[in-house]
Amino acid sequence: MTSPGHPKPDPTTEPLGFAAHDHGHCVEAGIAAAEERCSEKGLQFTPVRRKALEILLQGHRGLGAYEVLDRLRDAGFGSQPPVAYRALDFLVANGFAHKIERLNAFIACAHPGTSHSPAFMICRLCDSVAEAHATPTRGALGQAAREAGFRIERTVVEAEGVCPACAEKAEA
Amino acid sequence: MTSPGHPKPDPTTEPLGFAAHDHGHCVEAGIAAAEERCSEKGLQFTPVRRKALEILLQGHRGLGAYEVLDRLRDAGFGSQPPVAYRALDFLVANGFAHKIERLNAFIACAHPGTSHSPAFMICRLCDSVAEAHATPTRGALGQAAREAGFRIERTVVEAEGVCPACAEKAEA
DNA sequence: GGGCTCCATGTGATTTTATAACATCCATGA
DNA sequence: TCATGGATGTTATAAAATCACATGGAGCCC
Repeated sequence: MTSPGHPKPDPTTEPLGFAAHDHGHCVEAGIAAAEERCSEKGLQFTPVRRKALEILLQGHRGLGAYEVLDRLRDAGFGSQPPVAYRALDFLVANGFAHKIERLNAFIACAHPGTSHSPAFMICRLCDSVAEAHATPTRGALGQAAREAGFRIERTVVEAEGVCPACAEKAEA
Repeated sequence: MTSPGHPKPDPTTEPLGFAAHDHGHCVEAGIAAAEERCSEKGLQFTPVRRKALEILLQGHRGLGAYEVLDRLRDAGFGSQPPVAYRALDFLVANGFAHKIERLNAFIACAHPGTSHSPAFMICRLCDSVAEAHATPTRGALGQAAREAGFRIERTVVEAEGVCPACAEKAEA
């Protein structure tokens, strides 16, 4: 439920992450979306994988593989790195999560179900992360790729800077 | 010297890396540019730093810090990781090299002397890397940042795919 | 020159991130 | 029944990055 008085943002463009929102809802919604998509595509949404996604959705920021591993162990799963990496690989491969290269961290996808090129805004002060859409084939990179004859398959687009909340604190 | 018969590309837009070019020249030019810039800005272009840049310029692809370290050791410098990381940090901080997050690798800057946001095209088949210019404030990311009130300080833009040479080989 | 500071370098040790290699378990189906 | 493939678990190791501390030289002030 969106609290009254807030304009309802367009969920396909709003960069989740810097705005207050119903967190319990986004966990549920994320899990539900993954569940549906897995059954559609014949993928096994197993307990470790589900738990890993839940952990990412709860965290709502970039989580290191070893942080995820700790929480998986707490939940009774295996305690060795491959446990976390395999679950995360599955989530990333199927679009339920993304890896943030700049942070060596993982984050739940904010727009699950839609095929997209993610772009991230990373606050260097509070470590919050917002996901937006990139349009790799447009813009300077796309043009350079066309001119060079380079076929783009995947893009990493990450902006580091200061989020609105931290900027406000800083200037106070 | 550009060999005759080649059209002279515009050095500010041409994505170096996928085209044949005078390699000896680009090493010399890179070193010379760094030298000049360092003396302008009062930076110490020390032997390790120079050698590290030379190694990157020679490699002309993403080189891991430990590859650079090996070659620094061969050249008579220290053999512990900080030796390489410190030299690379210096080069990156001053715009003589970039880090490619996706590869955990470093590459000499193809457009030294000009302040810019680099964008990379990374061939997943032959590991070659070309550098182009990104225009982070334009495009979808810039728009999302403005809407969210996010202040961008630095961007990571990396495209993974297939370079022209490998695409040609593959379809043969 | 003596002493001071700053910066760069060197080294040993450790932390963080990621993968390799192999065993076990279980659902599916010939 | 018993192969098969996918998922999970464990041990071990590799790869990437940083910490902490010692040394050494260039410049400067006295």
